[in-house]
Amino acid sequence: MKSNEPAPVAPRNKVTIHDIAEKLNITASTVSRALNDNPRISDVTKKAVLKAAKQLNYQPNNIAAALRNGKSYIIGIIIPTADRSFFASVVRGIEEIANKLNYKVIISQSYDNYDKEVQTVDALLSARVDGIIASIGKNTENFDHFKRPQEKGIPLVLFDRTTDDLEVSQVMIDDYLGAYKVVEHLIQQGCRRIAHFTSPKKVSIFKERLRGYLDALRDHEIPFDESLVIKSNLQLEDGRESMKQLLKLEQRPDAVFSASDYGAMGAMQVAKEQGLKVPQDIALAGFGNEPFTSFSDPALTTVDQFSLTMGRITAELFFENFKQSGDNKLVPQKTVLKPELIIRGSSLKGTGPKK
Amino acid sequence: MKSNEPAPVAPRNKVTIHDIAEKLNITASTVSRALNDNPRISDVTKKAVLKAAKQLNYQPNNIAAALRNGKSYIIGIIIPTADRSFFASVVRGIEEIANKLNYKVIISQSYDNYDKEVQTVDALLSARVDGIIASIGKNTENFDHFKRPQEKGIPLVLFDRTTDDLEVSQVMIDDYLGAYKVVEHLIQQGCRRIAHFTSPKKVSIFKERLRGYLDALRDHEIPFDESLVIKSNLQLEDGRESMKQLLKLEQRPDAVFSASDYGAMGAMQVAKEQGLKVPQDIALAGFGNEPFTSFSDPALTTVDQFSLTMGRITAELFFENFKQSGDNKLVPQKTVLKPELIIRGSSLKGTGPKK
DNA sequence: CCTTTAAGGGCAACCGATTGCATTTCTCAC
DNA sequence: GTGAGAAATGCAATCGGTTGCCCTTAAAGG
Repeated sequence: MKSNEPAPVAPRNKVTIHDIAEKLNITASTVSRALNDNPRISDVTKKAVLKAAKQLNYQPNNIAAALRNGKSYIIGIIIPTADRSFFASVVRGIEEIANKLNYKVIISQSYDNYDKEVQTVDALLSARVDGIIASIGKNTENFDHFKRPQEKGIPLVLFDRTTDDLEVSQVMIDDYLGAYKVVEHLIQQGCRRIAHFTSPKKVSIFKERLRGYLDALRDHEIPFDESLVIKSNLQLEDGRESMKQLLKLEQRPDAVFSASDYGAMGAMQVAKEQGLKVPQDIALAGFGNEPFTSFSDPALTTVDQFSLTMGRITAELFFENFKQSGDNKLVPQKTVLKPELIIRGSSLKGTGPKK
Repeated sequence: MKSNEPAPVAPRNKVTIHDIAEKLNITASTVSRALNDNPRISDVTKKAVLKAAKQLNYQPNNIAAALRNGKSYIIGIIIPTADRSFFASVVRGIEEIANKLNYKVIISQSYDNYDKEVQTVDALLSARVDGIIASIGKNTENFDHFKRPQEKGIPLVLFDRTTDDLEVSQVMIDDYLGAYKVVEHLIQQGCRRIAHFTSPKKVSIFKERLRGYLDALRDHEIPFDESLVIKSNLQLEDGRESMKQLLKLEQRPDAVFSASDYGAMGAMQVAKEQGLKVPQDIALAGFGNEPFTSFSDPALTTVDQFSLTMGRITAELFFENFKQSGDNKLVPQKTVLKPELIIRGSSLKGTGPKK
């Protein structure tokens, strides 16, 4: 039946404020104001508009509003990868705050790839986000692409993997302190030859962790042995290689502090494969408190970074700057969170005092 | 010096095609066409426009284009959480394909929360995404909110956690087959009392895994014992609890197949704590091939879901439907991928034939 | 009864890019 | 020299809301 209809064009759901206006015999401006709860519109009209909107199944076109307002109510997040509990949690924290303020969030991943990171910045900019929150990729050494948002008046805030080469607000944890605590703990457990896995990259977090390691050794009058510091990409496989390298040394280390949990996990695998007992023969500690660190046997001592909190704080800082933006040139703020040492089986020899 | 400048208004970088047009003494339409490489524009003009655009640091306003075209070139992804290697990888696969086609991707997380999921759908819709790719939250039992995109002509494709209550294309893996293979493998290893951790939720993936478990038992003439099937939320802690429950049984199981890797990991912890040897005393297997499954000791037997591939295929399916959308009502397609059994130490007793 | 004023809306420009339909300019052929 | 046609642009409407400013109406004040 009715096989000759005027073409079943997809019901292009084109309900606009004009349709509502027409239905009520008023103008679009009134509808717009009514929907935005503008005091110039009477309650009667507002109710009528709301009702009609519901009836027609009206869906506001934010793109039009964004065009007119110059605001999209979207903020872009750039992270190396979402596939890391740390970053995922930070995003969650940011989202929490942003949603409260009616902002949506676009997540994009740079995969620690410099080119992709540059592209991503441009992509977000061209998507007209209202601001960007980012954590810099491992391989990034030139930060010019992060200057572009600011040139355009798009606020930028960095977290965790930051740089001082840019004049932006940043939120990070005290990597130095975290590392210092780990090493001090290992020393208290009786370790004297403590190895360290670090990264060759120009990322401040790794430099800080190395610095914490060095200072802790120094403060406890333990001589520094360069052969115990191994640079790698800090992934599982790198940890394995690094550990193998360490075990070839004449004087084996009695502990390893890896600047990443993955590296520590690789070290644990190799240690066990070689018949070494953890922590008796060799104590291990990582950094980051990735969930899997509690799954291993023994569970891994590590440093918690309060990722959720970091996300929240980053977002709050962002929105603070955000309001300001325009008149007073906001002074970039640097927020540093205190990390927490999580002591688990991989470093607990039970000899030293459990501090 | 120069302390009395005309107010250092933020350089509102308002370069539009009109500015370019003015500079070159042509019109905006010509500039637009030149930028879009329209054949009606001469090469000379095109080059001039490109040059001027660069000089002025022109940045196209996609919002304006989106408004005009009715396309945002953004597709929304809804996942329960990005903090799971599986979902993160799928997203990566989707992104890969989408970026090739010049689409950007918005990720939003439902956190397995029904209300948040509903909100998210609306948020994406009002952000005017061109399409939605989603994986349904665990607690979702009503799917009406997923009908809205379709009503508006916004294509929707589901992956992994799907439902047949909706007429949409979906991509999933053969959970039944994966589970069947796992259980068959355990049987071949000599296990006879095989427990199963499943979820009480109405999510098809868990039902399918259960079905695979049951059928494998039946096909190998192993009697089904209801007390060996334990329902929980399948997280680490749940796995621990479930395992404790199992160990209280008069007839302990000699194997556990958990529908999630987390559950299996919890079981392993408890087993080891109770002095049981894995896999000698009890074999274990999970599902999902989360990265941490290779970190445990022994490493966990599990099922790989080809998440990256799933993402790519989902995106391809999406864009296929996408083109069609409008005229011919696209017939929803269902793509089922074959999973792969990953055999590791937690189930290898070395007795049965390594098939 | 006339004026003032506030309330409630309407008008129309605007945001920036896109595009169907002219219009202008050349080139070529007759 | 003139008309046909192609080539290269210009004009103006459009996408859907938003907003400054103007207009109408009616209650309030004198």
